[in-house]
Amino acid sequence: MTGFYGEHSKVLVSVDCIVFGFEGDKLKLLIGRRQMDPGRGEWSLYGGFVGAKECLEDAANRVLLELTGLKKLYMRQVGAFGAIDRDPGERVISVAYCALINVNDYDDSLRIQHGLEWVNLEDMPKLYSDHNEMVGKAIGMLRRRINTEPLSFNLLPDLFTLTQLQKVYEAVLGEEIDKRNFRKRIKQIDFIEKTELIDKLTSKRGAALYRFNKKVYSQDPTFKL
Amino acid sequence: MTGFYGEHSKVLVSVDCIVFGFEGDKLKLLIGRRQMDPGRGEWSLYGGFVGAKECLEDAANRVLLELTGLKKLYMRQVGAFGAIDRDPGERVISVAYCALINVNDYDDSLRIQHGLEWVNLEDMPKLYSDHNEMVGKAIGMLRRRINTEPLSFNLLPDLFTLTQLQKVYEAVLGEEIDKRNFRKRIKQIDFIEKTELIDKLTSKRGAALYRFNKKVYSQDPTFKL
DNA sequence: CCAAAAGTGTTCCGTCTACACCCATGG
DNA sequence: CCATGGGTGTAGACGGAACACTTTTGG
Repeated sequence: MTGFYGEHSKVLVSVDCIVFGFEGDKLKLLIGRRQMDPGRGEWSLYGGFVGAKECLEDAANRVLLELTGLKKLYMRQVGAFGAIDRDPGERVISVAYCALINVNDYDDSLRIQHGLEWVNLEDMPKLYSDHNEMVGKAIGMLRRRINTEPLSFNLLPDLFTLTQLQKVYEAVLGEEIDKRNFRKRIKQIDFIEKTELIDKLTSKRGAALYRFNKKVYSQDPTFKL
Repeated sequence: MTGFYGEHSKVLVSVDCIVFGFEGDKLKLLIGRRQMDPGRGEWSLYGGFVGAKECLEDAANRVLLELTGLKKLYMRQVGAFGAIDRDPGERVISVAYCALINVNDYDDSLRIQHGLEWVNLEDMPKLYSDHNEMVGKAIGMLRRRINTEPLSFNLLPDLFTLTQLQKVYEAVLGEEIDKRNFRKRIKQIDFIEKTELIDKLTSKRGAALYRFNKKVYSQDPTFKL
C-alpha cells in the first residue's frame, strides 16, 4: 500500500439497497432474513461490500443485478450511514441506495433463491441495524421527488392505466387523491401518452393504456404534477 | 483485527465540508488552497479523514470546529462520493456535509490561520477533485429546503432585518423577490418575531429587527414560505 | 340486470403576482 | 433638501380542491 494518506485508518464500506415495488395498490419493500452473523435471521435490506476497484454506484448496481437480474434500474443515493456501532460485527459505513422496480419484470425465482420477501411498506418489521432509518429516508425522498421527477413509471409496466398510476401516487404519498383532479393534471403532461390499447384485465369496461414517452420528457424535463 | 467481515477490502473515508456564509447580499463559500499532495495549491473544500472510532457526523463536526471554532452549526449530509479515482492520491470515499454559518460569529484569525477565503458563490473557481459537484449538490439541497426548513436564520445574526432575510432568500434561490409579497408571507409565520429593537446601521431611517423564535417553531415545525 | 371500475366538467375559494408611492433620517 | 433604504395595500389571474353522475360490460 503506497498511498499518500497512509497513516489514516480504513474502514469497510458497504451498500444497502432499498428496493421498492408496487402491486395492487400497495408499495412493497424487498427484504430478507439475514444469512450471516451477526444478526443472522433478522429481517434486513440486501447489501454488499464495496470492492477495492469499484465505485459506489457500481457496487449498488452489482448488488441490484444479483438481486433482481435487472440492469439500468432507477436508482438514487439515499445517504451514508456511519454510526460507529451501527453494525454489531465490525465497523462498517454503509451507503444506502433506493431502487424502484416493476414487479412484473422481476424473476420470482431469484427472489426465492435469495430468500427474499415483498412486504407491504405499512407492515414493515423491525430491520437489522439502522435499516429502518434508511427506508424512512428513502420514502421521504420519493415523496419529495415524485411530483418533479418521473419516478412513478419505474414502478409500473411500460403500459399502464391511469388508475394504476394514481394508485402509485396514493401509495407513495400516503393519501387519497381525487380522480378527476388527478386526470386533469395528467392530461397537461405531454410525456404521458395515451395509446390506442385497452386493458381488459382489471375492469369489465376496459381502461385506456398510457405510456411514458422518454424522448418527449428529455426534451423538456420539467414538470409539476 | 478480528472482524466478522475480514475478507473484504477497506478504504479511507473522509468528510468534506461545504461552508456557506452570507455577507452583503451574496452567498459565500469557504475554500482554501490545498496544503498537501496531491493537488497542493488547488482550491479545495476543507476536509478530514474519519477516525476509527468516530462517526461521520462527529468527524464533520470536528472538522467544522477546527475550521470555525463553532459548535452546533446547522449541518446536513449532502451525500457520499465514491468514484474510484476521484482522489488522485489514493482511493478515498468522501461524505460531503453542508454547513451554514453566520459570518459575524466567525473568528477571522482562524480563517487566516487555515489559509481560507470566502469566495462569492457565483465566482467559484475550479476546485480540487469532485468538490465542485459537491457544492452544486449542496446548493440544490438548500434551494429545495429553504421554504420548508428554517435554514436561512443560520446565515444571519440572531437579530436581523427583513431586508437581510430577503437577501438571503434571493441569494439562495438566485432570483429577485418582490418586497411586499415577501413581507406579507413573513407576517404569517409566527416563529419570526418582530422585536422592539431597531437597526440604524444599514439605513438612515432604521429598520425593525426580527428574531427566529426556536421554541415557537418547535411547537409547530411546519411552514411554507 | 347488477356489480365494478372507467371516464368526464364546473364552481368556488384561496393563493400568488404584479405593481407604486410615502416615510424617516443622516449627512 | 435630498439620497437612501424602510415600509405598506389592492386588484386581477391563476391554480387547487371539492364534488356526482353516466358508461360499459362480464358474469
